[in-house]
Amino acid sequence: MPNHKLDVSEILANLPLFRQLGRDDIALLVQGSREIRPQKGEFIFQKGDPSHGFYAVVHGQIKLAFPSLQGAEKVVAILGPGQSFGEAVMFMEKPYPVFAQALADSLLLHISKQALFAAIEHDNSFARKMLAGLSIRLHGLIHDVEAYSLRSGAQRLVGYLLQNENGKDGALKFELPASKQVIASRLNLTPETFSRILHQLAEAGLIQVDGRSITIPDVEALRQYEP
Amino acid sequence: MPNHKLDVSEILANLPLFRQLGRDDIALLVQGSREIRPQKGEFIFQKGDPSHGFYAVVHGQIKLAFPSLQGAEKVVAILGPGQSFGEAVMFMEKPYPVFAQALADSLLLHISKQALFAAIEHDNSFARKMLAGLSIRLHGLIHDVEAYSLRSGAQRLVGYLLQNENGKDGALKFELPASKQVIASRLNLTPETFSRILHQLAEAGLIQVDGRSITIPDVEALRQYEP
DNA sequence: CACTATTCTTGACCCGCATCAAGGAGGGTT
DNA sequence: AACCCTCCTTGATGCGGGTCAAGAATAGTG
Repeated sequence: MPNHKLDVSEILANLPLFRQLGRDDIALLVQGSREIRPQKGEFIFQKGDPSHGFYAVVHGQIKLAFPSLQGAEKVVAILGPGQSFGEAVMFMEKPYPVFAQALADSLLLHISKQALFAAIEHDNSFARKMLAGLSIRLHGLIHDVEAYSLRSGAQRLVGYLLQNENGKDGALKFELPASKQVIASRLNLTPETFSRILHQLAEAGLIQVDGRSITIPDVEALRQYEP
Repeated sequence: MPNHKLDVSEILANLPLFRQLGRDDIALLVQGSREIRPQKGEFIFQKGDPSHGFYAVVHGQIKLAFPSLQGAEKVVAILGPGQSFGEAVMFMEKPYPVFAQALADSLLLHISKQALFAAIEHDNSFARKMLAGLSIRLHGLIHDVEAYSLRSGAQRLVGYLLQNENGKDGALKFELPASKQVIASRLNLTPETFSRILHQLAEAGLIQVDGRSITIPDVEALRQYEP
């Protein structure tokens, strides 16, 4: 119920995608944006829904996935604060190829297609920024395709654990950002296989697992791993 | 050895990506373009090379793939006349995540990054066109990820055969656009498995195979197929 | 705190597809 | 025609990881 307009402007200005935009452009976007507060488990949109804009995560956590037949699903992405989704679909006539669901109570901003197109029209360096953003996403998908096609489950998991490693050399400790089932699906594994691989890595002394907390005593050693 | 300038302008203007561009924008692009005539088997660029522009296929056939360890490779895309590649990499600082190789003697145009950026600067509706282009590509990759994760080999192959079907209902006959090994890799299958699945489908009366020629007597029946 | 619901683990089993290993079948070339 | 080369097919075998089923651990909830 409180007025959040002030927040919105600041939040938008700090999104990676919008960081270099001028005040007036931000103002345009604020006009076209609205808040969405999905509860845990709530769907933001379903596969097949039409797109009217895109979303930015302010806080909480969202997953993108496609449904498979018997209730199973394949997670494509797990998104946190500062990340956005749904941009690509905006530029086509097609409906969403995935669905979006909140993994926790969240706060999203929805920015309307019109507002964004106006911003692009107004600031042509912004178009380049958007192109770069989409390109990075495309690059990520290429990486996924590569991983799915020619890496084993264990290799994908190791790759995933290692991407939290930001250039550090020695030990590393962090929390998994979501439930193990969700991460398993993200890596195209069943929860069972995921669990077994974690166990193997732990037995090999490459990691320690305590609930969602992962400790990597020797990053380099884990990087060498490859059966 | 003849001067092809006239051709280039016409060719560029007829690429899907550039179709709505004005004469002066096309002229800009022509300035920044050069011809490349790779022979069959020749590499256009390697995985890890830096990008200085992007490529359009005038005639011939190009495959994009990533190398795997023991000489095997995974084909990501098979491109023919009118299609382009390498756009996304241009907008990032990263090197090519895949390599490109000619499947036949080909003619490509290479359009420099500068020329394209100038065109974007000059015509801001063109930026939207590029965004749409990248979005479609992204959509295609999402589709691939979906197929790899939750479809069987046979389902992927059926899906592939059916995408040559342009809304027709009855029978359909066409040629595979590349060697069976290349298509197998595109579908994330070994040539052996590919061959076996074709055989199964033929035995089930759903298709007829004669070399690279495929006949689908009943498109609808094949679409129903799903083990 | 008991009580239920998830989430996670572990074991037994199985199946799709890769791998390894020989052949066919064209298709140029000389 | 005989040769070779690449592409494709066919069979035998094995492994990665999925599936099914049952507990264990953890987290919510009244």
